[in-house]
Amino acid sequence: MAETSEDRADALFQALSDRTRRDILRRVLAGEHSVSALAAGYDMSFAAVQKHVAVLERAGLLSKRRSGREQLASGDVQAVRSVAAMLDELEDVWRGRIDRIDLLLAEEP
Amino acid sequence: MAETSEDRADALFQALSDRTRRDILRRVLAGEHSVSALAAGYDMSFAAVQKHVAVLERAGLLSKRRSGREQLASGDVQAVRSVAAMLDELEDVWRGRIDRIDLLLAEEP
DNA sequence: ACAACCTACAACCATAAGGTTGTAGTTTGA
DNA sequence: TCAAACTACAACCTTATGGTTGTAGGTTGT
Repeated sequence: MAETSEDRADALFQALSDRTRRDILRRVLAGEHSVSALAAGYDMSFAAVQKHVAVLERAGLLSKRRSGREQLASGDVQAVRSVAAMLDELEDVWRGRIDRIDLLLAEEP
Repeated sequence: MAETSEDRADALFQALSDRTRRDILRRVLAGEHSVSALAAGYDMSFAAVQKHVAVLERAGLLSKRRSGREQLASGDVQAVRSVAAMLDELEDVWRGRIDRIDLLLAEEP
């Protein structure tokens, strides 16, 4: 079960496809927050928020560090940038750059 | 049922969370393709591919135009850019710009 | 006219996703 | 020490998702 980049892309976009998770991500990008502090901001159970945090963590969009009995989550901006990079590649396809790269590669046997 | 920007974000990220759909999007960003031409490229039924195309269309990532009995799909690069813009906003949060904007807004009553 | 092609969509199935409640393990502060 | 706080996770329910097959409606070329 190789961890392909498509697997990673699946996880990243899927993690971002829920508005609660995007909101959590905004908060933890702005600064560290404990899971219960995050949970206080939403009209759902603690367990539900904890699951959302787990999804974001598995996708690599946030990481947690223990501080006493609290688990402090902070957002990983590099993961956000990696998603932006995937979109840039789509734009490149649109511009037809792939064709040019293929031509360049074909020129140097 | 107002069509909020969060609804739109949900649909966009969800549409992008499937690798087959990302691949279809790549193809239609590179150029127009009929639904059956797209379907020929995947190891699944025509109906399955047609559903993926419909998901991308509902999210606004591609549009179709009729040409005789064919339906030609082409990718919308602006929709891709709008997703990139959402990620840029997340990066802005990370840089703490929101706080500065709040300060500026607070300064002009 | 009509067979072949392209598309749309309904009905169905298995599994994943998002929510709930409940239980249990750590850590803290009095 | 021990109750309260913080977290993790299992079990369960409902709905969404991604796939299938089957049916039916336009278009085309002969």
